Amino acid sequence: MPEQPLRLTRQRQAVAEALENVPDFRSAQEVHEMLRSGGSTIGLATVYRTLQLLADHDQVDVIRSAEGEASYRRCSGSHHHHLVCRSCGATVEVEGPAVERWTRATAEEHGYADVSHTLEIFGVCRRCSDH
Amino acid sequence: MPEQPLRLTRQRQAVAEALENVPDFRSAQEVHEMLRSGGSTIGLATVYRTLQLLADHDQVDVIRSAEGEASYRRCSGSHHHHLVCRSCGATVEVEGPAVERWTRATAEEHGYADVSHTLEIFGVCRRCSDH
DNA sequence: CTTTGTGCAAAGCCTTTGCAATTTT
DNA sequence: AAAATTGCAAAGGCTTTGCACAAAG
Repeated sequence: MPEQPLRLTRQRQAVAEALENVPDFRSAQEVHEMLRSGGSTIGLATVYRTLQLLADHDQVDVIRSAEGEASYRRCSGSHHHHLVCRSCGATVEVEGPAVERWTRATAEEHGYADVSHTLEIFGVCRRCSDH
Repeated sequence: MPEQPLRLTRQRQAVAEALENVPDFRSAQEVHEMLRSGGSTIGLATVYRTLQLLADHDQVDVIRSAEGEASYRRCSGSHHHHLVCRSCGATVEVEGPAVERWTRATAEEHGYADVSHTLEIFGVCRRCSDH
């Protein structure tokens, strides 16, 4: 089945661009606020719909905070994980071939197929440790 | 400061017991339903409050589904991760000293202190693969 | 011109909270 | 009796949806 055409709209460009301009995770509501502050008249629902769309197409990473709020971040394309500062939110992308191998092997050992995984690392970054 | 006394009530016992009797994750609403089915008259709010309490005391593990719903599971105490079947939810606890070491090392390399992490592995279990 | 996308407001869900009644200690 | 806990219903917060209008191809 051919996938339906995706129209390039002002709003979609704006959302994608907003994420391009920040290094860390932003919630839908934050993205909305960023855009409105910048003069856009984009609706909150559109932001939600666009972010979801971007996530479906692997254009952004998604994480869920412990409070249940989803946050989005532009991603480099390759598979990686995030090291997030608990205090200020500063994020570093990290890769770990060893972890990839280990998760796959462990899953298959237990008879699980079609393996995927999520891994987030939390800590306090140097700047925040130093007060 | 001495921590305030926790009273052992019928409801709290019921919630803890409910989780003892299942091997995988259950949401607050599911636990509530389980208990009501069993004849309990426990309120939904109490289930939420108790589950939160158990989580605060590290008596249960918590995960957030991609949809944002929190689920709870009795935990063995030692640090471990979960291998979850995407199809039926069957869960296996797995341990991986290598991963523990890797996450800590990676975080510290980047100057992050007080490191913790979350790792969930997803796949399709044998039973589900075999239709 | 047809199809897809947008905005708004309403509706949905999961979760939390206020408060009077109840249960523990 | 004092203090903690419960139940219910109301309120909250994030996210999704219905629908008429606007925009894209």
